[in-house]
Amino acid sequence: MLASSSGNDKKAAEIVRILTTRFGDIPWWPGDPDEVMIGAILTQQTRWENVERALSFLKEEKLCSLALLHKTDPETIEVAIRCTGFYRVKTRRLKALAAFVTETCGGVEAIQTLPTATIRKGLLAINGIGEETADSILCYAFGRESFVIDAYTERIACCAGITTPRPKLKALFERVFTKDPHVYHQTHAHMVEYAKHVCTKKRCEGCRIMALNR
DNA sequence: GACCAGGTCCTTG
DNA sequence: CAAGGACATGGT
Repeated sequence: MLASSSGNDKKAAEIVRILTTRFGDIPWWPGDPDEVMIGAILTQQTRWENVERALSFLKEEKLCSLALLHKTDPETIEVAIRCTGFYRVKTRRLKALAAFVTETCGGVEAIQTLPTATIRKGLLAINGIGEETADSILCYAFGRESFVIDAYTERIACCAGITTPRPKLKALFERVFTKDPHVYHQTHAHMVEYAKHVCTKKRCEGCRIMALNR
């Protein structure tokens, strides 16, 4: 039990090393905290290109901030984000997030003074924000050391022979990371790139990531 | 036309 | 708890 856990740690560390060598530093999830938070909701089960279009519409309408969305009627938001699909539920979720940040926390500046665990708990209490969305916000909007586990991360881990269930994957990777937000940002970015361009099949058919040493 | 996309919640057995 | 369905548009 202890031995296999340590084996997974070594595999995880090796994945990070292999991907870093392969991709180096790549630009990933740009934008101010407001834009990242909005994008985190919009990207749920949705291609990023469609999210970018919706973000453009929101910017054109001068609505690309939670404080503004908080005061905007749902129908206006629905029109702007329609191209990301699930636009009714996503509008509801954006509204809930906007209320939490602006009212409960006192604004985007204020929420960033809170401890990571406090923010995470608050986000997860919002209907429509699960682990991935919460961690995306912590990692990419606020620069916190909170690793994002998504369908791609899970696939890569599977390809490497790590069968740890999703809830424990986060802790597993965070255990082997050096304490640096940059590592958290880039590792997730690398995994998405690798999954999109190399390990493209939903079912792991043996991309042999661990054989890609050097 | 079928199938999938950087999820999450709700309902059933 | 596992499995199945709903939410919806857009690209391949």
